[in-house]
Amino acid sequence: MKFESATIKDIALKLNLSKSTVSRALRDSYEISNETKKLVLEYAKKINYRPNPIALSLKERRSHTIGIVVPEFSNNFFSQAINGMESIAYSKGYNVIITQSHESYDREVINVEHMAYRSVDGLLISVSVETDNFDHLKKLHDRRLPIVFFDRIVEEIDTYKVVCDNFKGAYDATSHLIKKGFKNIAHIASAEHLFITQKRLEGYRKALEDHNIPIQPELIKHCVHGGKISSEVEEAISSLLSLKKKPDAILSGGDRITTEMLPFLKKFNALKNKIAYMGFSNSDLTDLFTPSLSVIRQPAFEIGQAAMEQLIKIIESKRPILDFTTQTFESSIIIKESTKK
Amino acid sequence: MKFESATIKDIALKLNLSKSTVSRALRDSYEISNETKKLVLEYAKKINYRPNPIALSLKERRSHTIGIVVPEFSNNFFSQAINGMESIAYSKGYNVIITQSHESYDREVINVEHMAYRSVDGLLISVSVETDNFDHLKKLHDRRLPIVFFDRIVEEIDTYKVVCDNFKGAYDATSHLIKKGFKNIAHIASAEHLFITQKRLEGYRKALEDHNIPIQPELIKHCVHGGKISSEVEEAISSLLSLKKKPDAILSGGDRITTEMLPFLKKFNALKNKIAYMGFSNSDLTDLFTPSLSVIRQPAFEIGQAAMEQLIKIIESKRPILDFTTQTFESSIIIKESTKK
DNA sequence: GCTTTAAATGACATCGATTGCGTAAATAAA
DNA sequence: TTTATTTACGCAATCGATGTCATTTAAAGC
Repeated sequence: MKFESATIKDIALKLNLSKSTVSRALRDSYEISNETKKLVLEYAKKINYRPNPIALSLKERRSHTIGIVVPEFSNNFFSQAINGMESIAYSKGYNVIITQSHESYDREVINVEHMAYRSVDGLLISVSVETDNFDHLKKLHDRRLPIVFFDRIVEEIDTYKVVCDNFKGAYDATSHLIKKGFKNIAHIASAEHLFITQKRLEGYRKALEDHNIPIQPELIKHCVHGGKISSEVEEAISSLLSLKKKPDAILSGGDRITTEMLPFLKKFNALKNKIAYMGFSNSDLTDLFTPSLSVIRQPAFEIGQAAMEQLIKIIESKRPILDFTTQTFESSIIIKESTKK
Repeated sequence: MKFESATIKDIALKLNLSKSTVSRALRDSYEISNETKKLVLEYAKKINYRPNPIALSLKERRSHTIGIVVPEFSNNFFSQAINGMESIAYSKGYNVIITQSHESYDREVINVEHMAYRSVDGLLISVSVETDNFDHLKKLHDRRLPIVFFDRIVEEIDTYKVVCDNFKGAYDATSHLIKKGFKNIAHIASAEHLFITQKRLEGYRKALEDHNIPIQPELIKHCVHGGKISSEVEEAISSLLSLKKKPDAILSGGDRITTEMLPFLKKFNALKNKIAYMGFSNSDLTDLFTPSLSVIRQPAFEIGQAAMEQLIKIIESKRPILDFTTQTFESSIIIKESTKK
């Protein structure tokens, strides 16, 4: 079952012209007489001629298409970021194609290569939680495929990056908890090797330090799959709750972890209401929970927009860009009931 | 800024062979001597040669890539369906590219055409809420681009379709409400022209009829944007609540409407706890709401899998398929607190 | 030693579109 | 009328890979 479509050759044959003439007529070249142009244009319209973008990509070595790779659509941060990216891309005449890595390194490599070799003009990516080897991206970067990182950025590749101030987000959230009077604040973080995990962890630590609260390593848990596997979150929580000195508040280090931990904490608190919690989350439903959830919210849409703008800047730049910058957005702390004393 | 990559020509030049020989050596043709093969393979590996898929698409007129168009990623039904589609596609050696229509007809047309002309081998689509003209799809279907519809299907195009039993889902939900003792059951439905809206509405009506409850037209509201615009949901609800004879239960006809109506109803019920509600929803968070939400849940992942399987069947079929079928899945009613009497 | 035959490789067209260059015919200038 | 200049178009190469159809080479057969 194949999909057939009219070509320049069809027009040329029908009108007894050469392919070149038809091509030029369609592109309104000054070399072609008005009558010929009219003939060509009319017939092209009649048979609904559309230039074959595959052929154009092959010839021009660009596709006006931008590839986006995110871990998961179901994470609201990413779907919002994608919406921001699309809004800019469309306004500048680019199409986007989007894939999910499902937090899998292997899938990410396949998706990235598929896109690169399918001639995307550039790549926007937030790496999977499993990714701690960046050769697949370095290789493309070395070959000068324009790449912009957002959110889960890769430090060691020199290009534009767009992030949230993860340090500050975690710092502010932790400070909020401290000010509310919580003393034993636990942190369920994502995979250790991720740059944003480190930054958030730093923010958490620094807030404790600044308020003269000792850091207790047993209160820091990592979810190697970023919360994608429910059981790892359950384990983190149950091990926290089985400590002699239980935490009185929990800070979650990622969207997925936040939503995964809620049922466990809700169940626990239904029995003995004791633990406050908050986390990074861009869900639109956090107000509907009981208690309503205090969150660190990132301007995902704006981050997406900024990343796409930077990428198009690279793509359309005539000369190699040398002074890449990292754009940082502020997250906002939204206080609700889940962190009430 | 361009992305350069090794070609067959590079290998041929370096090894002093012709392009054809190199091509055949790479594809392990019997015509090529082992030494030559070894030489070519080694050098290809050394310079990290990868065949250019654009060139291949041009030549072979297929891309091993499947296009998916959904209204919105943030709707869990769709992100789950996409996951199902990906699982099948990857296992059969296809890649997928995904776009959102954002419930916009214009965007849908652009996305569909972009994909078709970029040589996707087939298309999986659930149409936008705005789409009531299907020419863009008919055109491609007539040109024999394999298309499979899922969820929001297009009746008038003859191909495989995969849906949920929307009639039964709404019928069962309404029956549940009736059995719980509710008498004035309102229905907030999506855009009227959508086939699934009609089916769900029919199910709602039939359940009332079968239980000898008169249908009150003022209890049926339509959201022309499918709940994408918060205000339309608010208006539907406030007009329901301002009726002399207020509804005692509300059935929502779509994921987006369900989540959008929750804050309004929650606020209302906080004042005077009176209205029960449930709706179609594939959200994973419905247990966290207070009251926990009774839902009609669709097997989105399985629907996605089935749709992808059908599509690949069309793509790989040697002869045109004439007897297209519509596959129907059962949804499940999950009863929680929001429909307690 | 000459012919047959198989093995190994190259030349070239193809997919669809663009583009530099060449050229015939028409027009203008000398 | 002759030469110069437009005008309007066609030829052919190109992009990367495949595949058909030669062609070369060498070994085998008589």
